[in-house]
Amino acid sequence: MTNPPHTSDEIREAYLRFFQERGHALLPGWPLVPIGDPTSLFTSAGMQQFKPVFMGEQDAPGPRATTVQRCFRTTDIEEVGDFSHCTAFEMLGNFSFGDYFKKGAIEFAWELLTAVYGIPVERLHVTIFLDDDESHGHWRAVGMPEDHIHRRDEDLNYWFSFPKDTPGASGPCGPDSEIYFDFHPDRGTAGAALQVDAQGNPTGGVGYDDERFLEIWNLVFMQLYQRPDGTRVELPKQNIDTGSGLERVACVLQGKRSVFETDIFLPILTEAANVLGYDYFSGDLHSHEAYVVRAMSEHCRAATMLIADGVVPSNEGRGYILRRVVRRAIYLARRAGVKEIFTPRLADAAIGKLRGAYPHIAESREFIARALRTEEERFVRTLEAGTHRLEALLDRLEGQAAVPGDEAFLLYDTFGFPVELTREIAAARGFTLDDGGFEAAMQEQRRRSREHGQFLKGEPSPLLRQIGEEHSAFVGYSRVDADANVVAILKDGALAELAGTGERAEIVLDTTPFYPEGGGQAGDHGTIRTASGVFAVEDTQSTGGAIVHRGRVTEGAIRVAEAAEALVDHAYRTGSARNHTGTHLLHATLRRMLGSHVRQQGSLVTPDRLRFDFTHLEQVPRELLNEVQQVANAKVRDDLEVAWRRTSYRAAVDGGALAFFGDKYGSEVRVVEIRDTDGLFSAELCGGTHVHRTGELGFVHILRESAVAAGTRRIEAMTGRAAEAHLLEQQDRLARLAERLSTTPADLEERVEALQAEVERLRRQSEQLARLQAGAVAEGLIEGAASMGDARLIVAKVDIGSHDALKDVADRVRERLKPSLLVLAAVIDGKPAFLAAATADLVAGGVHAGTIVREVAKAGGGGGGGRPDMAQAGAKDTSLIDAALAAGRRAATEALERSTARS
RNA sequence: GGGGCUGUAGCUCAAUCGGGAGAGCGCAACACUGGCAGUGUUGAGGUAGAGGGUUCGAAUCCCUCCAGCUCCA
Repeated sequence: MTNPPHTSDEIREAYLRFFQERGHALLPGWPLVPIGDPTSLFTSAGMQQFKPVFMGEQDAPGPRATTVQRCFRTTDIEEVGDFSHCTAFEMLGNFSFGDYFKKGAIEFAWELLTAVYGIPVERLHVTIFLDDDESHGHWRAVGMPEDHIHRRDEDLNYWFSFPKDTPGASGPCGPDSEIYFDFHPDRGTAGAALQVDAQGNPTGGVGYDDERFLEIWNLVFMQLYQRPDGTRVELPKQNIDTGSGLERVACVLQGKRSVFETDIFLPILTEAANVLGYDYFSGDLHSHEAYVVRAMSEHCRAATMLIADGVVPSNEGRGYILRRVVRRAIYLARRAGVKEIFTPRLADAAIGKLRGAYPHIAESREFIARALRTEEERFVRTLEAGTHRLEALLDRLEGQAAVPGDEAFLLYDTFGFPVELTREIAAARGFTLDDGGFEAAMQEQRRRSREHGQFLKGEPSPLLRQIGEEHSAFVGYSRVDADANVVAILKDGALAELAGTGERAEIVLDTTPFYPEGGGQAGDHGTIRTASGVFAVEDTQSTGGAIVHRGRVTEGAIRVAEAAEALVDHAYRTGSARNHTGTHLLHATLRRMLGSHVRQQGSLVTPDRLRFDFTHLEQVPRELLNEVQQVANAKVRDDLEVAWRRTSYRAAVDGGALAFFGDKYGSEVRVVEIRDTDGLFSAELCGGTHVHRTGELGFVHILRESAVAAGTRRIEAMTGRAAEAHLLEQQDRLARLAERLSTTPADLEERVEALQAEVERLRRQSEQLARLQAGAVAEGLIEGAASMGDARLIVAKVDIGSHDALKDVADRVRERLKPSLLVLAAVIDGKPAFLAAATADLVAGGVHAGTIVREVAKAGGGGGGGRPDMAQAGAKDTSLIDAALAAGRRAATEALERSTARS
């Protein structure tokens, strides 16, 4: 026996070589974002890429395969920080597709563990499913002692490809066998047997004692198929799927107690300990600080891997999960006293270890650091703002016992403030937290979201199933017309024999050139003609194997089984094609100019315009956008060939083609490539229709760039005739504007600046005039002021131009005459305006300008109000001004009398 | 996909009921002190994110858009 592998790199290498030598094809792992599987957010197991094979939807890549697959799961995120749980990990796997089964899988595992890894037999235990005598026999045959083989129930040793508690669910399933490493063989085999409590729930033994027994390999035997009625039959092709966690194997082979002490985590852990200022290795490994160091390390490593695979922290979907992972690390670190930004540092440490096996991670180093820094800064701001808000809330609640649940929920829901932190800060000030209220608010939020949540598209219509699968052949890549037969007609969702003039219907043809909506491209428009009628196609959709043409019968009638001529609207198709190719050009150009982190997140292609969302952290400056447009148009002028071919998914991706993760791809994919003199300019997996040469685009014009979510930007653009029309319109508008301003388009900006300066000058001038006028008016009022007791009372209609000037008049009078009370009226902009004002001493004596002005407004047919020292009112009818002033005089006199009476 | 929140001086944020746009920090000038730190005085700085509506009157209420924050799915 050669030396057993020790480092994680050696273990990876040894595993893959072992299975390659035994006829397994070495296949590359998938990214953490699964391809062609919109139902799962992340690659969570080694078998992810083989799911369609195991489900019988796709051919196997060969009889045997082996992979190392990076995986991500959040099911145990709250546990991360202990000795074994991780969100991101590497899964070593060997797979058999109808080739070897239980015997082979067990023999391989045994040989690798004992002969290559050199693990002593007495430290290995296995579990098997209750009645799986077959596996038992194979384990005994290779040499596993009887008391090291344990039978366990479904909860541990049975695998389902479907949710097993859903009635009517069906799919492959089968028993599995798990292999465990025993940290304490000295404690004997008695402790390995199953232990249960009074209720019969397992409490110990292999499989239920994480402290002593570490699961290092799971062998899944896909043996049976469960029918919707619950009965199980033998699968015609029985498969093997195994998974062995690299981190755990490393832990065992390096003689460590936790995955964090292996070479995989050591550099990250050291860095995290530095950040925290905690001496990890001399300290207590069970301390809270040690826990935080481990959590920081794990989460930063997981985030590094996710970002490298195209996920960006955001407020929804995958990005949101990533955010939660990153924020958990930051939260724990901050609470433990960390003050600085640390996630980019830990990411760097993680990259150092990952770069060997995953060069693409090292390539994204800068982007990862930027994304993490941005997210950390954002979260720190969120924490600060939330703390501030919570302190204010606690001040308000002073004297009460508990923080209401809805207040805590508001902090959490709207301001992203962790509820544990709310609890902690509140407790420090003697408050408890109303958990029930918080939980109720949370439930309500969940309910609302689910209610409005939409289901994934692509459910085959039961009606279409009746007419059989696979009935529409798409021939639209090379042609826009085709001879076909009408296979089915649907009216109001029901099958029909005939659709008459004016009726809306959906038509299925056996062959069609109509492109169904997909990959962001809108479904084709056009006409379907038969001997007896004409059908106008207004939309084309793909549903469960059929291509459905939606529209209306415009002439005669369409019948099932008729021969038909299908003709796509040429202008519609070429418009879509131009914009789709334009999308690829922009995507490739953006990746060149902004960086390879740019990835398509979604797109919309119609004949008129294109819309394209992509991952990018900040707004794209106007100048850069212009450059992007220039580069894209240079490629248009070069009139490059747009080539497409069919190939296997793997060959395409290996050749550098970009896959759009959200889409579903079959075993065979279509690659659209654009080459320039430097080589491949753009390559994407794409089912859409394209032009043949970039020159057909004519011109690409970017309309705008905007934000759709944190970390996601959107570009809208046009090509061809639409772009030309848009630019012509702009040009006309400029010309019209120039004409109106008696200048040329070139001098427009200068002219507008001059105009703005002129407006500003006039504004200031008019203000000055208004001040002069106010001064004069005030002088007149002061001279004519009547006395009433100690105070002066002024009731007058004045000639003034603005509300501000009217206030100014009142201020000047109040300044000069104390005490005084004013009721003024003026006509401003053709409408009556009123004002009442009192000096401070009168206000102190009980005079309220607001109540006076209300009386004035009532008599003047309007409304008003204000503060005790100054109030305003307005109305619409100028003929009532005198009556209003009279009312004002009465109210003011009364107020003064009352005020003097009191004083 | 469904909610919630924010946008006011260079920055951080106020303004009770719709009624005269503010504070602190920063900035500029000046003064005190031998110099610095500091203190004081004075001042500049605002299309209130943009647009529309309601109203006599909108930072404040309503709608649309833009920029951003945040939770749920």
